[in-house]
Amino acid sequence: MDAITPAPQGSAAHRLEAELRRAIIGLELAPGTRLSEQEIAARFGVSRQPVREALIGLARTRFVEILPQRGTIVVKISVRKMMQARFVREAVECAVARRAAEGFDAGARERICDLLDMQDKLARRGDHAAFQRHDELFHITLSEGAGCPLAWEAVSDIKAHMDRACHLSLTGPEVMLPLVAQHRAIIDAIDARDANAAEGAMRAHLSEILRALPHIEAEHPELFE
Amino acid sequence: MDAITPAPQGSAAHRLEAELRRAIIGLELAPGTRLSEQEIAARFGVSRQPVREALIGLARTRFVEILPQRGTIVVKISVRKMMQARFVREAVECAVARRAAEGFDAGARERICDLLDMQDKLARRGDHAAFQRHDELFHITLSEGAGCPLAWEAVSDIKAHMDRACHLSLTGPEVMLPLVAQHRAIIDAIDARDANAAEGAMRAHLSEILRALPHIEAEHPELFE
DNA sequence: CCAAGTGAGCTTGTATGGTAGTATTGTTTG
DNA sequence: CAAACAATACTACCATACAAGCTCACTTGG
Repeated sequence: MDAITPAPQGSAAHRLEAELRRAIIGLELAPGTRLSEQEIAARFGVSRQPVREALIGLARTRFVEILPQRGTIVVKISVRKMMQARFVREAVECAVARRAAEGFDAGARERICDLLDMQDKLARRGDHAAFQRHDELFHITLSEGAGCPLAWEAVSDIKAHMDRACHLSLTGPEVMLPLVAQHRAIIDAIDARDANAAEGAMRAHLSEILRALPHIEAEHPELFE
Repeated sequence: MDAITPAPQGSAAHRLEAELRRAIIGLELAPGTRLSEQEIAARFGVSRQPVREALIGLARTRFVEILPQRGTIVVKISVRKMMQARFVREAVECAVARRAAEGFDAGARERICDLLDMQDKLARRGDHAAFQRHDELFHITLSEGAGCPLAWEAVSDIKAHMDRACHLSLTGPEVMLPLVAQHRAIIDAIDARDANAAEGAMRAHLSEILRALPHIEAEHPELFE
C-alpha cells in the first residue's frame, strides 16, 4: 500500500487541482510563487496536459494568475478583494441562516451537533487544518439543511480565499474557541426559529473573521499585494 | 476583413468557450445535445485540445456535463436548481442594492441612465439578445457603482443560467418593458437613498423573473429534466 | 561608459498520436 | 425466437511534439 499517494479519485487533472488548491490555501505555496507546468508535471510524475488543466481551474477560481507566454503565479492576498468577498459571503450565508430558521432538516441538525462537538475538541487540541475542514463542513451542512446546497457552491471559493488569508491567525485555542461559540449561537437561533437572531449571529460571526487581517498584513507584507 | 470570425480576443480555448456558452444560453444548443470534441474541433478549425479546455470550463459552470469515457452533453434545465439559483442571486443583489442606496458612484449612475434609455428602446424594438445583454450590463454597473464588482462575478453564471431558462419567455415588448420599469424603481430608491426600498424593489424584480418558468416547462418539457 | 539591438532560453498555447473504458451492434447459442 | 456474448466504434483522458511569444542577458556600435 502506498501511503504517499492515497489515489483519491477522479482524473489526474482533478487530483492535481485539489492538491495544488490545498497547498495554496494552506500557504504551503506562498502568494507570489511562480508555478512551472513542467516542474509540477515532473514532480507529480504526469504530463504537462493535466497540470495545465489544473492550473486553468485554479485560475478560474482566482487562486493563480496565468500570464500568457510568461508564467503562472500564485495570486497575492488583496485586502480590498477580501472585504468584497466577505460582503458577498455575508449576503449569501445570512440569507441561508434566515431560511434555516424558517425550517431546517432534522438529519442535518444531527450532523451539525456532532460537528460542533468535534470542532470544540479540535480547537482545544489546536489542530488548525482539521478545524478549518470542520468549519467548512459546518457551513456546508447548514446550507444543505436549509435546502439550498447551491448556496454553498457559490461561497465555497470565497471561503477558501478567506481561509487562506486567515490561515496565520488561527494560532491557538483562544482564537478558535470563540468561533465555535459563534457557531453555537447561530444554531441556537435556528432552533428557536428566530430568523432575525440567526441572521444577526451569522453576520457577527462573519464580521469577526477578517478582524485579524490588518495584523497579518503588518506581519507578513510579502503575502499581500 | 473577415466578418465571419471577428477574432474577439485571447486564446482559442477562451474564444471557443465564449462562443459555446453564448450558443447554450441562447438555446441554439438545446439542453440534452451531445457535444463531440472532434466535431466541434473540425467545425471551428482547431485541434481537440482547446475544445476540451473549453468544455471543461463549461462543465465547471454547469452548462455541460462531462461523463468520463462516455460523452459530453448540454445539461437540461432543472426547476429546483433554478429556484436555488434565484435564492442566491436574490441574496447577493439585494445586498448590493442596499449598499448602493448607502452610496453610489456618480460615473456609474450616469452609465445606468444611458443603459435604461437603451433598454427601453430595445424592449420596444423586441430585440431579445441585445435586451438581455443590456440587462446584464445594468446589473454589472450596479455592482460596480456600489463598490463591489466581485459581487457580480459571484452571480454572473447564475444569471446566465436564469437567462437560458427564461429565453423563451421574452416574447415581446409587453414582457420586457415591465422589467425596465422595475430597473427604474430600483434606481429611484437608490437615488432617494432608501436602502429598504432599494432592497424591496430588487427583490420584487428578481422574484418575477422566474414566474414564467412553469409555463415554459409545460410548453417545452424536452428542455427540462 | 552607455544604450540600443539581438539571440538564446524560458514560458504558455496548440496539434497529434495513443490508451483505457463504455455503449452499441451484429453474432451465436440455448 | 429470445437472450447472452463478443467484436467494433465511439468517447474522454493522457503523453508527446511542435509552434508562438515574452524575458533577459549578452553583444555590439556609438
